[in-house]
Amino acid sequence: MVNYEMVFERLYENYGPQGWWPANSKFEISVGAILTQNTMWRNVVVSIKSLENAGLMEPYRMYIASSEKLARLIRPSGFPKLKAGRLKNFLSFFSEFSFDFEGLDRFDTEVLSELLLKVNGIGKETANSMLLYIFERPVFISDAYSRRLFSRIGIRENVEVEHIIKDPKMLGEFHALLVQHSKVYCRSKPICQKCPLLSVCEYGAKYV
DNA sequence: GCCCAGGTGGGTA
DNA sequence: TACCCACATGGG
Repeated sequence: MVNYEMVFERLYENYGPQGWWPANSKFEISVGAILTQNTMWRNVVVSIKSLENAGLMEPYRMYIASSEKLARLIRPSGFPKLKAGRLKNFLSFFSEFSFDFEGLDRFDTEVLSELLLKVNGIGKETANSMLLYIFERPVFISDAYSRRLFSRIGIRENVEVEHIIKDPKMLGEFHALLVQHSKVYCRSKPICQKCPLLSVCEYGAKYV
């Protein structure tokens, strides 16, 4: 029977530690989490550099910057007007906590999650990314990749991943590994003999 | 030219 | 609840 731990181990052995989330600060993680919505990370990096160069990778500076200016700077990562608005929404929320992540850290995970989800433009995946990579809370980031992969390799048990893998460090690696693996294998490709998950497939999945 | 990317929110049935 | 769609740019 395939389980989450087996998948984690196989991926970790194959790809090694991923070192997510790549960022120079907690604030940069939150910005990246919003910018990467439905967007390739490569393009997000360009936007982040632009913000950095413009001196806006700092909460208050970004808070007082115009939406037009933000949109121009983040253009490479797509949906510029939309995401400029979302960044502003987040900053407006963040300002209520004096732009202080420590202040937010006193809330328990459930409450913090609800607070984040109230921000327009922060949905479940973005909120979970922040909870896991900024606040180091034990949450699993479910996304299109993980859902597809788990269903393909036959994990159907209705148990939350974080009930099995409880260490935020490992949950962070797990999500990163799933994304990494998907970049390599999760396309409509014919079966690949080198797929590290081949041996844990429960049934004859053609690819994972 | 076509499809997809580390989603989200709003609308309709 | 379950789909549909807009949002936009860049790369394969």
